Amino acid sequence: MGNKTVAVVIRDLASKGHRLTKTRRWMIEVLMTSDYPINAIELRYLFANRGLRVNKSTIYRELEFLVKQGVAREVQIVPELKHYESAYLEHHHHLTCRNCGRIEKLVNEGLELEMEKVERLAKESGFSVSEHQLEFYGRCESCI
Amino acid sequence: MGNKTVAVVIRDLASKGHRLTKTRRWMIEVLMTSDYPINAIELRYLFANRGLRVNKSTIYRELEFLVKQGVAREVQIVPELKHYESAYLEHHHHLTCRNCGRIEKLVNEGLELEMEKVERLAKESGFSVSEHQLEFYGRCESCI
DNA sequence: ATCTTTGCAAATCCTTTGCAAGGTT
DNA sequence: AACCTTGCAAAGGATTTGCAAAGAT
Repeated sequence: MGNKTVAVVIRDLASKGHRLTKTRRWMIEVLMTSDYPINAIELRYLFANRGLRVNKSTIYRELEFLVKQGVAREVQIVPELKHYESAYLEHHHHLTCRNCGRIEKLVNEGLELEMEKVERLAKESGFSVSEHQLEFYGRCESCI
Repeated sequence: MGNKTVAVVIRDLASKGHRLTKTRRWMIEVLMTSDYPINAIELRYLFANRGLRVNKSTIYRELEFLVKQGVAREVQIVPELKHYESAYLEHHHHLTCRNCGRIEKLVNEGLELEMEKVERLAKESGFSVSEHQLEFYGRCESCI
């Protein structure tokens, strides 16, 4: 889940002068404890299932806020909509099942080393890489 | 530009019974000769600048058609809209400038080898990877 | 002549925005 | 009380769809 707890993140936001609303706490909690990236629509369902009514504008605005605060991070899994995950997770990638949509986390050190190598090479040719986005797609165990 | 010429692709489509319209030829030509991935909106501008009036529905439908025919491929560069490139290009990735939007091609063999290694590993744990999507972001030479 | 492709207009879907009301400090 | 956040409704922007007209073989 990363190196910061929900409580600490909330306290840090408060100390920066941000208001701690129910929705803000919920969103931080869900994002930081989820095992996979979530999108705005899933978030609304999650909240609704818990009996929490949150307007969609609020969801989108809060996601934007959390990204700006360095709490959440945007992940491009599918082109149709944006997914978000905790920004405190160790660097990783995902395996997304094209059949059922399940998203698994993938951590691989060799890949990271190779990526850094490529980024150094890019730098030498004049391009300064700030981040990368790598996603794998295919079929998960349950979908053969 | 890949291992097939525009003429051959067009001939192959014809031999499969598909009609060869002016728009279809243009789109294939543009996609196959472009140095970087293009999106539907840029395509319309490109056509308009050449004095070619093409309806947006046609652009979207034709892109879908070309992907289905294995001529074009979808690339997720930014979450806002879809980019497309020739499907006949050698396997590669992109460096996208966050400042000016310029997209450069990046070919790196070491990276591919590492990627294959990861995909074999995934397979062992039950996930069968069919493709991956890797994009680098940062600042290009002209944008410091 | 037949069957595919196009244009047009309207519809969809995710996301954003303006503004007044409500909540937090 | 000050001002950040929310809800609501409407707007935006990319993409899709139904249908009749136009075009390719």
